[in-house]
Amino acid sequence: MTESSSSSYKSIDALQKTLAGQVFHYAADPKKAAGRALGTLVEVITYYTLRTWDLSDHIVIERGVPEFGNPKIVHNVEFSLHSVLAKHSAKITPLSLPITPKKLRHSWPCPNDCLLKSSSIIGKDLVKRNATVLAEIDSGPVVANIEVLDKSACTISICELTASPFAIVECKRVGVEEGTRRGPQTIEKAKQGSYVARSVSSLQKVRLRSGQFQGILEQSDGQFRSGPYHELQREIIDAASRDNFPGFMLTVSIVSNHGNWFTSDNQNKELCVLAQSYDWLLFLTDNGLTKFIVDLLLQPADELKSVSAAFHQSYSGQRGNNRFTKVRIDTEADRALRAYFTQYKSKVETWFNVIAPDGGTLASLRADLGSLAK
DNA sequence: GTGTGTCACAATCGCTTGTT
DNA sequence: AACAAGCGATTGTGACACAC
Repeated sequence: MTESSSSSYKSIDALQKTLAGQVFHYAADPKKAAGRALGTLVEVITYYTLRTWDLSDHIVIERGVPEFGNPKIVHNVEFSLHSVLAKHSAKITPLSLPITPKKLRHSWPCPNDCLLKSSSIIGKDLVKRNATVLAEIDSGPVVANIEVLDKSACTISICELTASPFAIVECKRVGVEEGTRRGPQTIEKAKQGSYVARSVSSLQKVRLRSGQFQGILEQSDGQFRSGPYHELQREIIDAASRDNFPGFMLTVSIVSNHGNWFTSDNQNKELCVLAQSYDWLLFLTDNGLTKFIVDLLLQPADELKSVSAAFHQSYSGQRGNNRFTKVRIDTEADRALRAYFTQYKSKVETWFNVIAPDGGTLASLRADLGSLAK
């Protein structure tokens, strides 16, 4: 982890161009392909950060979350975090690949009429699937994660999760157009994210004449609880049990730089919209994203070569072979990434700036997610 | 007129998922 | 394993407002 290695790139845009030339030369539009991949990297960084926060049992990826009180409309979110209703462990030995939901059928109380999903947990190509949904049962999704894998055996954790998550996490990235100094207009994207953030939780936000937010919560008897939004939210997070607050959700968004979010002292409209809609808005800095790309993909140390290899194999010009996404990841690359994120945990946390709430820190976000997970 | 910035929408690409 | 559909992210374009 040397500082000099990443400082040779002046901006994330310069790095995107480097990737376009070195990796995505096969694409009709190399810069666009590089930008698309950077979006994937933001998701990967977010996923492994959540794992180092001991949340891996709770994660579901790209699941539809219904609007509060309006289940007809669902929104796919990058990551949703759910409480664990029951946890089981399965051991596959001797190891025979692929491992499918069918092979784990007897490792958890699977109902007889249960419809098992078809995606395998790990394939013959040694690409593993993070947070594989085995089935959707009445109580919610059942999710499998590989805990230990060696040549002879594989240990898998299986978690029955609540249908309703306690938090959602979204990732967004926007690039800078060629020949322009500022990024493209992202207000529509910001509005889309904002709409989702404000429609999924039972704790609703109402703007007061003063400009402050009031929190409103309908109780089981039909009466309303109301109070300053952050006070009510704090009370729910700190409560011994969430049973009294069904449908409550913490909303988190992680955005990466694009040159249009703010000037030195002035947030632009896009960022204001996001900051007031999500409970937490984190900014992945240029330095952070650059560090990840240089240290793990472009100039990897020996123990991280598998990460770089998986990345390059994924973008060879032939479709359908990606082994470097938040869902499908090369087994060795996954091992190396987890080790890296654990070893440099505090370093990685400096990659993020907290935009909202005022005075929030990554440590307090982690603590809140930890309380909600219980 | 020229230049600059704003905004919404279209085009393109790649990933995921479901089906055969 | 191969294929198609759906979707999200990035990039590109045209219309418009406004200042000089």
